[in-house]
Order: sequence, then structure tokens, then C-alpha cells
Amino acid sequence: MPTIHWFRRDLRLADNPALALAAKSATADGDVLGVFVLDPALLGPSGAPRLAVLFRTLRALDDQLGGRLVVRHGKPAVVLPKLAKEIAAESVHCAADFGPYGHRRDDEVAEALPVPLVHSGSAYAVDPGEVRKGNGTPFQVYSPFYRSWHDHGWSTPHRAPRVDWHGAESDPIPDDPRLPDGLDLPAVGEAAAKKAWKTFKDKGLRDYAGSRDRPDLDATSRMSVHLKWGTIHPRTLLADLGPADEVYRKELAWREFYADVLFHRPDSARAYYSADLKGLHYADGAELSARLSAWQHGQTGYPIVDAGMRQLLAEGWMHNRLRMIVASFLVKDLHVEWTHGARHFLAHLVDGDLASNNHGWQWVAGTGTDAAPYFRIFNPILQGKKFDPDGDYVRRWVPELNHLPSRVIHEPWSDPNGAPAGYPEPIVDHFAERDAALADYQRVKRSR
DNA sequence: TTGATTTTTAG
DNA sequence: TAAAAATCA
Ligand SMILES: Cc1cc2nc3c(=O)[nH]c(=O)nc-3n(C[C@H](O)[C@H](O)[C@H](O)COP(=O)(O)OP(=O)(O)OC[C@H]3O[C@@H](n4cnc5c(N)ncnc54)[C@H](O)[C@@H]3O)c2cc1C
Repeated sequence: MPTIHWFRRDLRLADNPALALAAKSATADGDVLGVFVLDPALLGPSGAPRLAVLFRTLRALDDQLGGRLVVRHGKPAVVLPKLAKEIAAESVHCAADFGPYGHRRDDEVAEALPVPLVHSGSAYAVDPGEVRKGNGTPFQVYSPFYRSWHDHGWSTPHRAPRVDWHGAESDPIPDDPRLPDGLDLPAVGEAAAKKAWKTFKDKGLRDYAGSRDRPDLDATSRMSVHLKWGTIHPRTLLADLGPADEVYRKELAWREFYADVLFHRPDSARAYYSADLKGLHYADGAELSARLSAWQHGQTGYPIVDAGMRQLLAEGWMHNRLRMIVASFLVKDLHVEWTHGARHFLAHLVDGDLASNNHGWQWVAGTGTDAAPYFRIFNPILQGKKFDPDGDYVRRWVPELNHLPSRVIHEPWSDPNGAPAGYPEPIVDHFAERDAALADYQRVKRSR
């Protein structure tokens, strides 16, 4: 009898424990049916790069399965039972999916299925919820989590199982949405992920610690999109790291930390982890929409912010340093509640992930666990000068400023030749807004 | 992990 | 004058 492997965020064959189990469980030379459920709730309001990356990843997987990947539109709790009956499957296998809806949705699926739903593995080296403090409570601070996580360890990667793929009727994988002209999305799929990792491991890892904060250098691994859809598993990355690669390992551990936090506090996906700052004054009405729109379209008049936001719209990716700068600017300079920014990010990032994104935002907004204190306010001019010292990153994304010398590119209004035409004036005065944010913070703190 | 600004001090 | 240290949110 055949089994079903339900592909979720594990769109790969190698080191996929659930798939291995599905293959092993198929009795009497049975085979495995691989299905991906295109749940509208999973996609949400997604930008074109994000959708294109998913569809391309699915196409790559379909190729690996010799065209046998079964794609079905709908809710897992409806699609999977139907499919299981259709092919008289013996069991359904999948990786555990953590997050606000993961478990609840899976209970629903398990209940609706005529056969067992078997979980194994997850998208993390250490499953969320697995490491805890000595007293059994979850970690709230990163560094002790890291030590415990590291001590816990993980298995070495396994090879892809040999699988005979079972066919069934499939909905077509949707065509790519219209993309901006000349856009180069990253190559996706398991083979591309492996290749990208090898290139980074050989060429980028050594300089990572020193260059990871420089958006102009493109010195990071860009593995986030692959980790998002599971075309590579973090175990594979971790297995290649030596003692000298501590900095990179710690970044991977942040992803695992946030997943762990979300596991214990599923509500923190959309709601404040800590409600302490709920009383801050935030823009609303017409002011909110005007500011949000200027920010989203990269028209704030702060070059480093605009460069980042334009890259996000165009490519669906932004350097970590830029994510922090633009998030800080939205929350502390434009006084827009972090939830608006998080929604925009999630729709457009090709690596958009509930745990990392929402806790990244809560880190910036000062509402998360182990977050940056609210009073730590980024100065967008200084950040630009420090981390994009020659202005090359800004020039790449803000052509209006192409001609400016490095000296003034992060503050074009101070150009002795006058502010450049076609580029907006600063939407707000950073120093005034900084003072306003601090004053409001004091007010909220006093009132508590 | 991921600041900014002001003040002090070395050269 | 720039780097280091102290202080500030
Ligand atoms: C406001 C904000 C929102 C973010 N949203 C997301 C998101 O939706 N999805 C996402 O994957 N990352 C998110 N991050 C984290 C980080 O910015 C990206 O993971 C990173 O920029 C991806 O590029 P990279 O793969 O080249 O990173 P590298 O520097 O090469 O890091 C390697 C891997 O480590 C992990 N990692 C690195 N930094 C972080 C971090 N701060 N938090 C969690 N994991 C990290 C990622 O999986 C990344 O792929 C967010 C950060 C902030 C500040």
C-alpha cells in the first residue's frame, strides 16, 4: 500500500526524516505520493517575488519527482483525507509545522484522515520546545538558549531515500506572477540551494564575521529563502561549520530561538510578546496611510531607508542591517505600529517567516523577548555612513542619488549644490522624532 | 548581537 | 582631531 508524504516547508528529498519514514512505511512494494497543498491561507497577501519563488521551488521539486508531484488547492483538512481515500493510502507523513496555527490545524487534519498522520522532524536542527531551562520553563533570553541548544546537538544529515513516486491527478503549479523587468530572483530548489551553500561555504564563510553587517558587500549567505521552504535543512549547514564559524552558527540559532519562542507563545506571531509598550502613541488615519505608503515605496527622503524599501519591493529580500534600519525608522521616526511593518515584510519577503519576521520586528520595536530597548533609536544617517560607507548600496537602489559623492549621499539635503531633483525631502526630521519617541516612552513608563 | 551622544584623553 | 570612555536614554 502507498503512503503519502505531505510536503510543507520541507521541499527537498535529502535529510528529510518524514519522507524517509513515508518511504519505509510503504508496504509490499508500495510507493509514496508526494503532495503539496496550496492553501490560500498559507499564501496570504503575497508579493510577486514571494509567489514566484514558491512556484519555482514547487516546479523544481516536481522535476525531482519526475513530474509526479501532486499539487492540490484547498485546505489540508479537506484535501488530504480525499487524497488518502483516492489512493487507499496507508498513512500520511509530514514534518511538524510549528507556529500559531500549525498544531491546531494538524489536529484537524489528523481527525479528518481515515489513516494515521505521522509527524517526524521539523524545519529546525532542534525542534522547538525541545530545550528548556533547568526548571522546565522556556528560555526567554537568547544566550542561555544558545548554550543549551548547542549542547543538545543534532544528528548529521541523511541521504535522500530511494522513492518510487505514486502519481495522481494534480492541479497545475500556477504560472509566475508578473515580475518587475530585469529582476533576478535567486535560483531555487534543492539543487540550487546546495550549490549556493557550497559557494558560500567556500568563498564567503571566512569573511562572514567581518563583513556580515555591510549591505554594500553582499557578504551574507542568502540561505534564508532556502531555509524558508526547506530546500536545505539547517542540519546540513551546521554539519559544515567548524569551531571558527561560531558567528554564522549563532545566526542560525537566532532562527531557532525565535521558533522556540513562537512555539511557546503562539499568540506572539501577531500580538505583542510584551504588552508594556502598548500605550505608545501611534500614527492613525490619513497620517498613518501617508507615512506607511511613503515608507513602503521608498520615498521617505532618507536614502538608506529608501534603498532598503525599494530592494524589498523589487527583489523580496533585504539585508539584515537594512531590516533593522527601516523597521526602526517606521516605528520610532514615523511612529507607525510595528504590526503594519511586519505585515508588509511578510507579504514581500521571499524568506518571509512568521517566527523570524514577527520577532525581528518585536526586537526592533522593543516589545519582544530579549529585544532592543525602545530607547535605542537608530540614526538613519549615521547607520548609512557606518555600514554603507561609500554609498554604493544606496546608489544601487536610489538612482536619483547616483551622482552624489559619498560624503553627502546619506544626507542629500546637505549637498552644497542643493538637494537633488526628483528625490523627496525628508518626510520627518529624525532628531525631532527621536525626541518625540523618547518623550512618549517616558510618558508610558511613568504611567505604569 | 546588531546605539547615539557627550565628555575625556592621548597624541 | 580622533579614538576611547562615560553617559544617556
Ligand atoms: C525586522 C526584521 C524582520 C526579519 N524577517 C525575517 C524573515 O521574515 N525571515 C527570515 O528568515 N529572517 C528574517 N529576519 C532575520 C534576518 O534579517 C534574515 O534572516 C537575513 O537577513 C537573511 O539573509 P541571509 O540568509 O543572507 O542571512 P545570513 O546572515 O547569511 O544568516 C544565515 C541565516 O541565519 C538566520 N538568521 C540570520 N539572522 C537572523 C535573525 N536576526 N533572526 C532570525 N534568523 C536569522 C537566517 O535563517 C539566515 O538565512 C528579520 C530581521 C529583522 C530585523
